[in-house]
Amino acid sequence: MKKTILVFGLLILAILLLFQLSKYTLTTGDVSTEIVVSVIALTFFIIGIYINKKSLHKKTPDSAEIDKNKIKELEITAREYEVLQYISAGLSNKEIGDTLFLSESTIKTHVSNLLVKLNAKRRTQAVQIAKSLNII
Amino acid sequence: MKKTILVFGLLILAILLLFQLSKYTLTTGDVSTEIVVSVIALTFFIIGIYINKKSLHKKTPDSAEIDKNKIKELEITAREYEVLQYISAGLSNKEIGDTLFLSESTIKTHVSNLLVKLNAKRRTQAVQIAKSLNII
DNA sequence: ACCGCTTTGGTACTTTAGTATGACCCAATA
DNA sequence: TATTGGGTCATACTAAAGTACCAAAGCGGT
Repeated sequence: MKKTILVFGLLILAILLLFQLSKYTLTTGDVSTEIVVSVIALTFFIIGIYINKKSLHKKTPDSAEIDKNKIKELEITAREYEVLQYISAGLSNKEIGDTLFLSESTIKTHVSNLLVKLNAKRRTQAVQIAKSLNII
Repeated sequence: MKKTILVFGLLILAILLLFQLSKYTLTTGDVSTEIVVSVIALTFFIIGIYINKKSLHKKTPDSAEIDKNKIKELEITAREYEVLQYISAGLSNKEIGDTLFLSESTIKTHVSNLLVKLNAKRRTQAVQIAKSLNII
């Protein structure tokens, strides 16, 4: 926020300076009109791009980040979340157990708990729900 | 593509016109310098925003579109693709059968074929692979 | 030391998922 | 007309997935 104010302050200053400069050079005839116009054009062109980029970055919610609050809200534990990630990667319970050095039984327990907490009937549905909640 | 060329053509024309206009008005002194500079600034400001918006839309690969060529390449039929979508939505074979008015057996056949074509061992993995291939 | 919670693991069971195979229908096509 | 490919469905089977219930170990907080 403070940064934004600083940038905009400097920007306004620069613009004012440019205005005065253009007025001066044009009346004295030190520099050709084309160059002055070009400089002004280029400056505002760049400002336009900059402003646009900033505003676009703020309003795009498509690349949503992981909602850690939601995870806590659903009371999903660290282990369960870990298992959830492997499920979404398409691993079987056995494979998840192997990668985490746990028995398949343990994974089944975690999965069962996850399904309840995510209100899902199947692991595929759990993945879908988790994605819609931005927790994965 | 043709549209782009037309737009840019008009743009260049407008810019040249603006240059000449600014030169004329400034030498004759009909209009004040501030207004001319403002018009130029505004014009390029808008152009900057426009260009930036266009280029951003093209280079964002996050909201990747569905690669229909890939689907054909993998020889996934229309029905199979339909089933694939329901799988990713988290439905069971029975549920998919009900929504498409087909028997569970038929869905199983489609799923089996999909797994082979997507080189997956499980439906969860199929979803993962399909997403990485941008076909879903 | 005790409590609450997570983590881990097991058994026994039911339910889905997935495989293999074969069959029939239908439309496009060689 | 015979062939090919997609779609449908069935049976019989194996393999995962998921449920229910239990139990022990670990661990931070009071």
